[in-house]
Amino acid sequence: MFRSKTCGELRLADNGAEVTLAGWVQRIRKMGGMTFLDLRDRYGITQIVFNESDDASLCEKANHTGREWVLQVKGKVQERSSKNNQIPTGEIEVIAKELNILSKSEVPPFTIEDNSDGGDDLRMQYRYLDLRRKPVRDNLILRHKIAFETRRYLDQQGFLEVETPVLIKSTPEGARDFVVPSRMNQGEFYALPQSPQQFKQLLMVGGIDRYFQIVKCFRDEDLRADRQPEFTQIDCEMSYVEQEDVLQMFEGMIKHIFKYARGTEFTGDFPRLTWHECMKRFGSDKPDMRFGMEFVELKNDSEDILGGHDFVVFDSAKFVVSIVAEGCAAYTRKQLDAITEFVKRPQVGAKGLVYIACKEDGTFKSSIDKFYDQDSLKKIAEKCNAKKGDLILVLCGDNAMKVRGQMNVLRLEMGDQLGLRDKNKFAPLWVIDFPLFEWSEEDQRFYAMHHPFTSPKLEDVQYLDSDPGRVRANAYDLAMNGVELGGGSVRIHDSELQNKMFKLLGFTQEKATEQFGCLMTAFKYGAPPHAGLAFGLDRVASMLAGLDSIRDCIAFPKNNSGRDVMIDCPSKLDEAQLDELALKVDLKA
RNA sequence: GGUGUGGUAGUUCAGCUGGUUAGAAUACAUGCCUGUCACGCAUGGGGUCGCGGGUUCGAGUCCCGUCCAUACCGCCA
Repeated sequence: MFRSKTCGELRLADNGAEVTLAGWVQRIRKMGGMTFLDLRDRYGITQIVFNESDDASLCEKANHTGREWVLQVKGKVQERSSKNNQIPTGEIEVIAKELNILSKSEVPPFTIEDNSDGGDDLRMQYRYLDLRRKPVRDNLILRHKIAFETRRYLDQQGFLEVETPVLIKSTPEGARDFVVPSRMNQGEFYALPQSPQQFKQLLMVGGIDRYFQIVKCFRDEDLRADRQPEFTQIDCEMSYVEQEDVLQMFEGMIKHIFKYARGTEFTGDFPRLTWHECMKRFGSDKPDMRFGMEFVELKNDSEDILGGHDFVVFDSAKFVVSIVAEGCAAYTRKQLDAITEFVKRPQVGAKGLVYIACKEDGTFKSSIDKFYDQDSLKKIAEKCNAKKGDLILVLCGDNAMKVRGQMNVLRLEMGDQLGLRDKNKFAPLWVIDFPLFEWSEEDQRFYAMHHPFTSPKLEDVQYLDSDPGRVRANAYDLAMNGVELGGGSVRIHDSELQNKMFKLLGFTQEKATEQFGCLMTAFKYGAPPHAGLAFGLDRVASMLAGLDSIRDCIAFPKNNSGRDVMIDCPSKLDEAQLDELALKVDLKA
């Protein structure tokens, strides 16, 4: 045994004990005749003392070690004469009697401290050093707890964790697949799963009844702070259930995870909103419910309180929407200009921004004073429910969904500016009744909003042919703090309805058979009604840890260009490998 | 594919309208220091200013291109 104790467990009660510790050198403080050395491992930091008057050569040896050297120290636990209440082991220290150098270290490229001096780039390149830092380690510990509690809860509920294959069949629908060439079947390719969707439904047909899997999924799309090409899902499916059963089961799971992995308890049921209501009130299908600032429509198809003032911008717009930023009436011209610039950025795409400041003295100051007198502005303020001291922000345009999307970005920005997005506050929301189809302007056709196995609402089936855009799905998402943590649906288990769906989505019989033939065949042999959902484990973990990016709760993440800068991949294959796979690389110039 | 931001010591950054030998902090090395715990003090080493081109008497600074990083848009059934 290299050690008898870890660097995090010794306390005053151990006073006098002979111990052996092993770990990394965090820091050395030389005081002349004596040397303090902080020894670190996963569990904590323990101060080691070398005294010249006890053993001059041992002290000298310690003085010539350096940061990140791996040491084994034998010695005696002693109560400190001056204690450090900052760390759990701060009441004791170990008087060194023996020192073994297990491994030397070069000077690390960045300091291994809680507040490292290293930038992201460098930390990723030397991720194994970064992992020695407590903040990163704590994220991995939390992630472990989440995965562990997920398994504990689902096991208690009778779910079986079943592994599904990683080498599967490519389907052109949806996200781009990562593909793997087959050596034994030259010219043919496997795909890596975007999710185990078809397999989990086949498991239901197979009688597993309750399935889950903590599983890697792969999507060959561009990355974001919350999107990695390989990510982990908590993938679940249940038989003989309806939407309500699923929502309750997994609301229970999220509550269990928050309680046991973080100590956070939710009071009451998670609120629910239909997709339509979400879009109308927040302009998003994953609204941040930590704060209000709901949309107020000043002009739409049925209502217009803005007309008759010869203000061409509003008069020509089909849709005008506003939000109220509380207490912001005193914003300076500079601040208002900055907000205007913010919404005019191409990423947001608004043409401009109208503001109305509701001053403390009851008067109004706006960017449209030329067109609207005080009475008219008062009418607008009343419609918006704005109080004295508030600032009304208004966006307009022809496409209501587009303007709502822009207002959503502005709402989140104002929420940030006003400090309304507290990382220690969690506001869950079930978003239900998603539309079944999504119209693509580009392709002039409907696409499945979720996936083609999603079941329509029974009462909307009548519109499948006449008005597909009106059909709602038995699909649901769990949103929290403006993040989509997971989502799922009740599946179609009837082959006739499934065939109809494929037809509506523009699949020919052949195409549908080619891509989903296995599932369609399976449904001919007694498919139980089933439903499921999947959560993004990385997102759940980053939310519980209060992180902005999912990268920090992944041990070895990819960078923005999909590269692993530590092992330097992707990389080229040599000719022999390509030959074996019957592949030729043809880089277009 | 597009937009924004950034690239200067091992590291994090400053460097103004172009003008002496490119700075600070930290890290590192050496010395002093027996109760430190972000120890302190002193000394020292350390730079292809991402790369290529251009403008200029003169470029870290201005212009063009390019590469890298990052946030976002497109994309992500």
